[in-house]
Amino acid sequence: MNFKAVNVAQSKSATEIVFDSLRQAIIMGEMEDGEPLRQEEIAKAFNTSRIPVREAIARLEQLGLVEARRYKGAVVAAISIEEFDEIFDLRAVVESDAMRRAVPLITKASLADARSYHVSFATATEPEEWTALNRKFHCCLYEAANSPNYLKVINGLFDRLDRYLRAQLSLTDGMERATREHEIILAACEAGDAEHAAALTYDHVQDAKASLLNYLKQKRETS
Amino acid sequence: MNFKAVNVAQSKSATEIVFDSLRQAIIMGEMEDGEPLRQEEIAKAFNTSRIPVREAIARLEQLGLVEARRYKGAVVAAISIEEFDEIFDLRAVVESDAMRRAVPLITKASLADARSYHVSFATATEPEEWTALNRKFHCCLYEAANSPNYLKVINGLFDRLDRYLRAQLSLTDGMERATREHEIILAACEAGDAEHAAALTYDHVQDAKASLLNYLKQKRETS
DNA sequence: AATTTGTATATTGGATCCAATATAAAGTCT
DNA sequence: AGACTTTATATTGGATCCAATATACAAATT
Repeated sequence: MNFKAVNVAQSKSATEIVFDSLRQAIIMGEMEDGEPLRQEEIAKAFNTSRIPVREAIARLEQLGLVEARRYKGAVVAAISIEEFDEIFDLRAVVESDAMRRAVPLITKASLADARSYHVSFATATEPEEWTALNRKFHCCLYEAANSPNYLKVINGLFDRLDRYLRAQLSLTDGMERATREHEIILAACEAGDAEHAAALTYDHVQDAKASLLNYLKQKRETS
Repeated sequence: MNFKAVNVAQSKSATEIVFDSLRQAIIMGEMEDGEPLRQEEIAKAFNTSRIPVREAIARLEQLGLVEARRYKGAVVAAISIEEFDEIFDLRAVVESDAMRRAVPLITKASLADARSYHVSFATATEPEEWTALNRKFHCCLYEAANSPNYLKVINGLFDRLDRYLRAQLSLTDGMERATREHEIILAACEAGDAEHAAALTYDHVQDAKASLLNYLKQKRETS
């Protein structure tokens, strides 16, 4: 026997493929707020039937990435200014506690990974990479806490915010400030100072909030 | 014209009906951990086809209430001891911040509602009501914060925990302790002391964690 | 020209069917 | 009796179809 057997249950379902792809498109800002998700069109694009598309949309709706209206289909969910404010506060609270839990457990390997992501973030020139690297930097630190439910909430909130953050980072000095703050956070992690790392994480998220809200207000004033 | 027009878009889809019903059955402990969700059986029970059932299951999976396995169907998700520990910590952090945000904004009407739920909780004799009243008590306080994303996380965590909390409350002095703690939390809210209410909320959730984990350990030792 | 009515087309919600995978039961071999 | 093989049945994943609702466009009326 000269082949490698593969567990068929590991193959991705059509639903999962469509879900992953739509989620990514939303996160990357490739789909606009309010843009409809036409089931038939998506089904054709993926060469499948509408059933997996509907299941993918049901999942996206549960994540708050799309809003479905009975008989009218789903659209990419927009976020109000008030909601931004709230989501950042929630992020700050959950991420700082994730950090507090993680630091005592963090390994040299994770710190090395974080350092590597930090360097990549600092030198990245493609906006498409920024939010992915930002997420990788933060999450590889939090993962030391072995807290999947924290990570689920955190990643869910990143999913909601990424496309807006990327737009903002493109147009402000956000990258430089974030890089400096990441360096300080990482240093606190390396020093094993959980409380300091948690406080820095909280402040970092709140700085990002202030920056994004400022950007959105200016954007609104110029349009 | 002598009739009251109803917006057809307000009617519940089959998917939503099935989803609500399955979610409730899981929350209430009417379905056991590991119990399979048979699509055809559920479809027959609701007199619909499997399509809405599959969409409902996709949504439940996203909420962490069921786990689906490719080609093998979905089962009610169990929670490990480690995960309980984590979920309570996450609850404590998010709920205490929700409380901190809510107290400065809380209305007399909400306080009256909370007082009413508190009394109902204290006098309830049916286990089926306990967790529902507990949730109503807490959430009507948090709702003053106008923070739907906080509430979504909080309710999602309640959904995960309710069936275990109910079992525990039935067999321990948890109701008496919770009632006392609710009274103290409510008094802090009535006094407008946000920081104190937040700290009490955090401690209350951590007490509930200790109690549930203790119950589960004893339950495990006797089986 | 503006408004209303009628017709055509697009899209959603879900029923039914078929193929693929999993599980159970029956039959065969040791 | 236990292990293995074959057959039957259960269940899932998704394709196709049909009916209901929404939207767009054309025609008629004011």
